[in-house]
Amino acid sequence: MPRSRSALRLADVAELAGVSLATASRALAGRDGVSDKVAEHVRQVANQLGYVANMHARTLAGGSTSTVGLIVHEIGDPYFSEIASGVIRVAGERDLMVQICHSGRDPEKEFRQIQTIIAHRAGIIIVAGSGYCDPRAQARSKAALTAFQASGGRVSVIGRHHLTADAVLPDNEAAGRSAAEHLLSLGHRRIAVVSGPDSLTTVEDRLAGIAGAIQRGGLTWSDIPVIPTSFTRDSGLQATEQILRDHPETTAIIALTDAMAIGVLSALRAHGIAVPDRISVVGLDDVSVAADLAPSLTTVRLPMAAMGELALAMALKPQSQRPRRKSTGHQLVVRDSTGPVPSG
Amino acid sequence: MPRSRSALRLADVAELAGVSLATASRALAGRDGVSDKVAEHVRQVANQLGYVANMHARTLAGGSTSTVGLIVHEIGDPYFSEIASGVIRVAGERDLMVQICHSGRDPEKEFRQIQTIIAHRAGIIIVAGSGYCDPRAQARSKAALTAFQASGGRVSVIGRHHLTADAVLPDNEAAGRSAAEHLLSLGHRRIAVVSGPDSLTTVEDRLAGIAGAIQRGGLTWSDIPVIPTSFTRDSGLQATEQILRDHPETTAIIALTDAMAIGVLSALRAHGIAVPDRISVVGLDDVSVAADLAPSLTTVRLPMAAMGELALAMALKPQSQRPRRKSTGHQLVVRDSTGPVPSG
DNA sequence: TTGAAAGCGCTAACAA
DNA sequence: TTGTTAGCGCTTTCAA
Repeated sequence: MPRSRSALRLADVAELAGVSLATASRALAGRDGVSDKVAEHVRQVANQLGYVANMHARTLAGGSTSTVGLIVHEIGDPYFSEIASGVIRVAGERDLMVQICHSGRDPEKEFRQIQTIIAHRAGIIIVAGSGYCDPRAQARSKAALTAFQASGGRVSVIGRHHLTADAVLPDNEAAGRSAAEHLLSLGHRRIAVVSGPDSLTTVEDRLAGIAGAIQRGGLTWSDIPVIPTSFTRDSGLQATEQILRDHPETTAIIALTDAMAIGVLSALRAHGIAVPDRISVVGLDDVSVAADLAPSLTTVRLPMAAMGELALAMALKPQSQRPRRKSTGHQLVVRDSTGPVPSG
Repeated sequence: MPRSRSALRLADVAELAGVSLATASRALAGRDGVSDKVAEHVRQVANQLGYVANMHARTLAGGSTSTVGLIVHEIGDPYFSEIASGVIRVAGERDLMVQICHSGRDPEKEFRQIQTIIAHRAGIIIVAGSGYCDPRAQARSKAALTAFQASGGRVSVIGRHHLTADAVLPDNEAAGRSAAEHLLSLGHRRIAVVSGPDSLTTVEDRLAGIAGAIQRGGLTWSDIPVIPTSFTRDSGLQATEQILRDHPETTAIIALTDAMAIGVLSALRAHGIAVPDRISVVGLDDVSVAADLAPSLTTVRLPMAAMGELALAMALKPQSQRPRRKSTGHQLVVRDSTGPVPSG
C-alpha cells in the first residue's frame, strides 16, 4: 500500500502564522507556554488550511497515543457488536480511534492480535469476550499485556480473565441464578441447560449461578442435563435435538446465551413443540432481537453497550495501585417464552 | 494517555544479529538485497527477542501504511457489523488493522471521521452505508477523499455515493424488484411500503426497483402507500400502525430493510393479525436473525460480509484509470412470512 | 513567552 | 550484498 502523504505539515502552519515550529505545536496541542493571542491565531491559520496533525509523527515524537485496540471474538456477533458500539461511542467523544481485531476465541490468535495492536502503539487495549478457565491459555497474552502496561499502556478487560488489569465483570453468575430462579418459581423441576465451551470462564460462571439456584431449589445439580456446545445458534439447535431425544420429560431449557436460545426456539418450532406451553425457554444477554422473536424471549439482560463504554472509561483513567473491578448490573426480562410448568 | 514505548528497537535487533540497521530493516520487511542466510538469521533474532516494529516510525519513514479506516453508520446495526466482519477478516489475512468510526448517518460527522482517519494516515478508507441523493451532502467528504486519493490513498465505498472511488454496489434496485415481484406473483395488489429516509440513495434505489415491478405488474405506483421513516425496528413498527389505520385493505407490506420488517412483524403480532394469512411481509438484507423470527421472514439477501471483503479487496489493488464498480448478487429467500393473497 | 535544535524509530537513497 | 546517512513530521528539552 503506498504511503499516504498530506502535503500540509506543521511547518507550513507555523510559517504562515509567522511563529516557530515549537510555538505552533504548543498552540495546537493546547499546551501552555503560548500567549492566548498567538495561540488563537495559530489555531485559526491551521483551521483555514485544513491542517490535521500526522498521528505517526506525533506519536513517534513522544506525544500521546490516541488509538485504542479492541479485541473481540467476532464483530458480527451481536454481543460483541453492541460492546464495540459502546466503545466507539466513548472513543468518538474523545477523538480516539478504535482498532478492532478478531480473536476468534483462540488464545493463540488473541495473542497475535495483541502483538499487532502493541506494534501499532495503541495506548489502550481492551480485551472483550470471555476469559479462559485455564490460566495457561492466556499466559502469552498476559505477558505481552503486562509488558505493555509496564511501559505505560492501559489495559481493561471485559469478563473474568486471568489478566492483571482493570476489569468490567458481567454479572454472569447472578444472571445464571436469575434465569434458573425464574424457572423454579414457575414450578419447573425438569430443567435442561444448553451450555457453551467449558474452557470459558463465562460458561463456568453462568453455570455456577444456575447450579446454585438449582440446589437451593431443592434439586440435585448432577441430575440436570447440561449439554456443552459452542455459543452459536446452530449449536443451540442441535443441543435441543439431543435434549428432546435423551430427556423428553424436560419442561424448561436454559440457554447460556441468547444466540443459542434462538436455536433452541427454532428446534422446538420445527418439532411443533409449544413454547411455553410444553417447554419454557430462557436465554442470557438480551440481544436486541430477543424481544422480537416469537414467542419473545425471556432472558437476563446484560448491558453490553454500557460494558463497552465502561471498559474504555476505566482505561482512560490513570492506572491505579490495584486493578479496578466493576460489576455490571443484570436484569431478568420476562417475556413470552416462559410460563408455568405444564400441568400434564 | 501516556506514550507506550517498547524498549525493543530495530537497532537492538541489528546489533544482536551483527548487521546494520538497513540490513535488518530489509530482512524483516522481506525486501530483497539481503542474502537469504543473513535474512533468516535476523528474523530469528527478532523473533527470539519478541521484536515488533513500531508502526509509527515505519509509516513516518515512508514505509507502507497498514491501517484501513472503515466508516459505518453504527456498528451495533447487524447490516454494518456483518460488513465490518468481512473487512476485518480480509484485513486479518494481510496484517492490516481496521479502524472503525461511526458516521451516525450524518454527512457532517462522516466528514469529521474521514478527517480523523486521514490524520491517522490510513492507507485505505472504506465508506460503508448509503450515499446521499443530494451530492451537496457529501461535498466536503468528497473533497477530502479526493485529496486523499491524490496523495496515494485508496478509497472504496459500499453503496451508491457521489464519490469518485471504487464501489461495491449492492443490488438494491434488483432486490427491491425481486421483493415486489414475489408479492405480485402471489397475487397481492394491495401492497404498502415501509420506506426509509428519502435522502438516501439506498432508499431511492430500492424504491425504484419496487416501483418498476409494481408498474410492470399493472398497478399504479402512486396508488401504493409509501411510508417514509428511518431504518429502525421502531420505525417499522410505527409505520405499520399507520398502514393499518389508513390502509386497512393492505394484504402485503414491503419493508426496505429487515430491521424495519422486524418492527412490522411485531406490530402485526400485537394486533393479532395473522402473517401471512392476512398480511404478507417481506424485508430486504437477510440479516442473520431473519430465519429465526416467527414467522420466519421472507427477504432478499444481500451478501453483507462478502461486500465488506470485496470493498477491501478492491482497495488493495492499485488504483485504476477509472473507478471500478462491482455489483453484489442478491437472492430472494422465501420463508414463512409471505403467502398467497387472502381469498376474502 | 518564544525559538533553536535534538531526537523519536524507521525506511530509502546513496556509497562502498 | 551490505553499510552509512539523511530525513519522515512532530514534541520537547534547553536557551534566549
